[in-house]
Amino acid sequence: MLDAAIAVLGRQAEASIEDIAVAAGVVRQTVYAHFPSRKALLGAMIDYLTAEVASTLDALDLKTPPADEALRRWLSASWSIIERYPVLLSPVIADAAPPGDEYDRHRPVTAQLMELVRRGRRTGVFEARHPEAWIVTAVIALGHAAGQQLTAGQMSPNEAGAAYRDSVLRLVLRQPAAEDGSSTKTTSSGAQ
Amino acid sequence: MLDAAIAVLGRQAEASIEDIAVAAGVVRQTVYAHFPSRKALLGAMIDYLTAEVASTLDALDLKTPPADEALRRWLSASWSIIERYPVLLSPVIADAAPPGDEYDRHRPVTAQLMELVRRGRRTGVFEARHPEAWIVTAVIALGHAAGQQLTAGQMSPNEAGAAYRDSVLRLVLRQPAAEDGSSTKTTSSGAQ
DNA sequence: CTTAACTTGGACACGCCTGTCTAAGATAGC
DNA sequence: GCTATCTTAGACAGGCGTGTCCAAGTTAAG
Repeated sequence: MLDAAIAVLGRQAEASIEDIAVAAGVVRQTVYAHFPSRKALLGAMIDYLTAEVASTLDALDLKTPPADEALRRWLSASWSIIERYPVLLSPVIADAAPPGDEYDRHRPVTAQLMELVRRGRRTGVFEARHPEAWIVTAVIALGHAAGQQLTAGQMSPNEAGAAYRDSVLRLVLRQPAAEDGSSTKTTSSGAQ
Repeated sequence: MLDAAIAVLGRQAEASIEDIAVAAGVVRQTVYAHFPSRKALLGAMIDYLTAEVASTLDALDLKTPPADEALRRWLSASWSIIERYPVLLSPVIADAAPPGDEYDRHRPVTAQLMELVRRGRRTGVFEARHPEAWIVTAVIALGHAAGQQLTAGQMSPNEAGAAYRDSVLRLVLRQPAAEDGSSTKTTSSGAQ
């Protein structure tokens, strides 16, 4: 049922309870039997996703390796999360917490990323010409861009992931980073 | 009246006709006296913005200078446009053309940018490891990020603009680009 | 002053979504 | 077989936005 919400809202941010219900194979009233209101449903979904994402990211050990290596790990993990849960890029998530929270509502993601960025700057591995908040925002924005290219069918999952990772590294790392030629063949215009 | 729509929709993408009307200092029915429907209003607004943006960008001469210099000009111009018309970053614009148009609906902007990117790659000045569409999307995404930081009050206009420009250059240019220390004082965390 | 153009307030139909209620059906466990 | 639980169908109220109609008011121009 939450799965249905995650799937539907990933495609249609303004989906109604009805839409979610049919996707779950039940009828609207049944949804209300489990969640008293739309807000409650969204809240439960976000809690679920938060736990899921947090557990993935917590298993990463970002504090031991040098910041650039940690960033690479983080990028791999965050990209696979984005692939699995497109809804995370949807305004549904951001709209869930209107009060002036953090600059962004991807709390479980941004918290660790922020920490990592701070460390990378302290150790001189990351660029430090702009506010930390900017780096975090830019990384997320590139995640959005890649996810969008993916759902629009403009790029394959591998292409989008590679573009995302490379671009973030170019943006964040102090030195050119030797441009690791990852697993994907980057034919310069072979989109879908 | 269109100005009111531009202003209101820039802050509230899902604003109603009522909202736009009061912002324009009139009453809802008066809006309908000028535009037969919501779609017509949005259409007129988009046409107006398109013309405005196109005229700004056409006055730029992006084809004469080397691609990197042209990109810098384009960034300056596009940033001032973003500052002037935050609504351009709103989903209102993208939602206006659902049919499988271009990868994006910022047509007047993307067309020239795409052209520029192509040239930069041909002349070896720009990175070419990923599809052209990715570069365009990423640039727009960074524009969104900067605009969002701005409207969220996280960064000053100068900070956001500098971050936007620098980040795009880092992303697109083949060589480090000597990091021009532009007009803005980039104190590394002096937001607001 | 009188007319034409524009604006206003009131009212209403329609559609869509949310949230609630109730009676009837299905299902599993005791 | 009977009962507790879940699901379903139908219906309904209330809210909100869109779009339409119309009568009365305002304003500027002839």
